[in-house]
Amino acid sequence: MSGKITIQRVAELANVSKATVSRVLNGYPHVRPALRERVQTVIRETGYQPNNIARLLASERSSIIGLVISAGARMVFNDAYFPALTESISKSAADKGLILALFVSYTEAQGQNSLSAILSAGLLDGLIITADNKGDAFIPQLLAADVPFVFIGRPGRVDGVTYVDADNVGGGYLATAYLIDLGYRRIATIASDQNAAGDDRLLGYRRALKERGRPCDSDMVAFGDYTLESAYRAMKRLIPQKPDAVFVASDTMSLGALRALREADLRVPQDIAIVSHDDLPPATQADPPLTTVRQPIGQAGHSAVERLGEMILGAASTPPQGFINPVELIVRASCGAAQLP
Amino acid sequence: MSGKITIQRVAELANVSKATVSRVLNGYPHVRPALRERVQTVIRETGYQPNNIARLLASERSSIIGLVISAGARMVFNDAYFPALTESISKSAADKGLILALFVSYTEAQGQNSLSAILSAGLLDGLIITADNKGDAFIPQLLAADVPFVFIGRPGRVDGVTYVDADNVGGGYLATAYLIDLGYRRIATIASDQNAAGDDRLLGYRRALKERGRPCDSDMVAFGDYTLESAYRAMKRLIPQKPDAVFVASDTMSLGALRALREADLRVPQDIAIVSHDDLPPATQADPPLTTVRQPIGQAGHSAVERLGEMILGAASTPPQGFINPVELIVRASCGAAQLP
DNA sequence: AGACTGTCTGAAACCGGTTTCATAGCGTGT
DNA sequence: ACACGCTATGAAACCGGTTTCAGACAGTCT
Repeated sequence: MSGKITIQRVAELANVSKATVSRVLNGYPHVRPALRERVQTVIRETGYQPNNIARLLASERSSIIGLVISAGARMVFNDAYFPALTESISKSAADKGLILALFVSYTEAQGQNSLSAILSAGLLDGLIITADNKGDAFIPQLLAADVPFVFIGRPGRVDGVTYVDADNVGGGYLATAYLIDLGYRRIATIASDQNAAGDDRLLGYRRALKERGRPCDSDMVAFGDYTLESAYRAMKRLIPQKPDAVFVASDTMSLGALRALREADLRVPQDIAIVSHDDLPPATQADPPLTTVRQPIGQAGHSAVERLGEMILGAASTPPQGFINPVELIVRASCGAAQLP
Repeated sequence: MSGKITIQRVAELANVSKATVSRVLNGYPHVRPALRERVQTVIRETGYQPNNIARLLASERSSIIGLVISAGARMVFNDAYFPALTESISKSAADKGLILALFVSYTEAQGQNSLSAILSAGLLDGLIITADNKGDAFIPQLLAADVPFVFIGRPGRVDGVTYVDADNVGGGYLATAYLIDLGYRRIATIASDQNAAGDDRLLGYRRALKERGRPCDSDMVAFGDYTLESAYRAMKRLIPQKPDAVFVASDTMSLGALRALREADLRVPQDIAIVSHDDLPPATQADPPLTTVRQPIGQAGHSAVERLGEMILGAASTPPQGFINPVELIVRASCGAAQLP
């Protein structure tokens, strides 16, 4: 009963043509106010709702955007990053009247498959791509298919790609500089070489040390893969170097570092300070709560949707470009800020 | 270039009508093998992909299902439950060739709005609904709209609703009975009255105590709202009652309980045992790792998609029904299992 | 042989919108 | 008064499939 009213029916009731109803519906000009009013009344009274399918078949636009998450199961499950990002994108999409379709894949091959399916379906207006590894294997395919897309994170090849990223170099720098300024002398890091973000944070760490004339000893760098366990092992390797502070490249990894330190009977922050990165729920849930670099995930999602929206509308209007969101240091208990002279 | 091949073009190349191509595409009978073969060859060679939009306009089916998450921001952000569920649903949907659209809303009013929009768009074949509160305000609207849907969790009104839930009563029972059997005498609980799952887990706790002839003192029950902070406060209220064990109704809340116990200089499990519920990442990340009731979230997502698929196809074939997934106890360090006689 | 089935196949209608195009109507400048 | 331009409107084409319907053809029954 409810779905039975079509544009044809509305047109008849308002004594106009389908074309006019369509114009009113889409807010196009060239409709006399009186007519417009009459049509709107009929729409209101009948509770007419246009059929989106028909609409998008005709207009060749679906108002659906896809979010492609391609990451190891480790990441998606155990890190709060993707959920937070997904949520913010979903919210921004809803605000813009876009429907968000979700595609999660765990392997690159799987991702390629589903991407092909997605593209060929021709259902989506555009895509937001996130990947935890450096593999931006999708990009050539996307460029070839001429689908609007925005990359979240820094892609390996940048030309022709619009992307949104956090200032990871700045994050690593901020954290490390802060530790130096607090007076720590032996500052280690648990980094990651799993993705561009990890590389950048490490770069920031090194830059801060160098700028302030500190040695940048490779013994003080250990790598993890964003899991708690990997960071636990990394911390164990670092402890013999007797660091008095560590910059850990993600909150989840900080939990692992904390566990290793606890087992070694080292107190945080009295014996060793930690500055983390991300400011996701684990940062406040940890004991002690973590001083951490806040990555504006909500803003990343928002910008991504915003950019994509622009790309979908005015195809060639804005040239491909990278957008880097600034980060910010959130001071909590793990850094021993009290030790300041 | 790639999207240019239409059914019309394929028909011409194969020297048949659109109708025949359509029949081949959909595997309908009444096509001579020779013709079928010829059409398939053309399809293969041209790489033709049917346009889903047109297809679904004509067939009135979209292969898109919606996942509606209506929950306080607290929940969605800070608990791993929804991300895990979303992920499993996304995976199951992909396996069945369904596209998953995501709708997240934070307030009931917002949810109602977006639901109306979703339904009127007529884009979706069916819906999966999750809500953290008891408010199943959507249900009447959904039933009225005659849209196939599956509820995850236990809805307040059950008639006419297909739902998938975990055996929460069994979970509370299992945890509590286990603590009793380990020899603990004063078993408290941090429960939640925020949703049906919380009610059920509390019910299981009470049932276990009653069955084994233990008193069920209301001083030993404190309520939280699934956040760490609420559980921290709840635990503080419980400590004066001198419990020797606590059943905490979610992993995130267990983190809060742990924090309160640490501040009170009570060791886990030596001074007090904890059994948690959910077995999400925080359970293994906690210190000590938590003995917890594993809720099969992956299976819940899978069943939900499965049921919904059935409903979409054979409208009236299966009567509405509840599906309860069993739970399982995962023993880790927080329960002091070593104390067994 | 003629009537009757049953299996293939294509033409055309249809899904419900958007968009193009032709035309009617009106005001304006000369 | 006439040409001109501009706005408002409806008819019809179109998007790319699915589905209905009727007819062609082959095989079977009487």
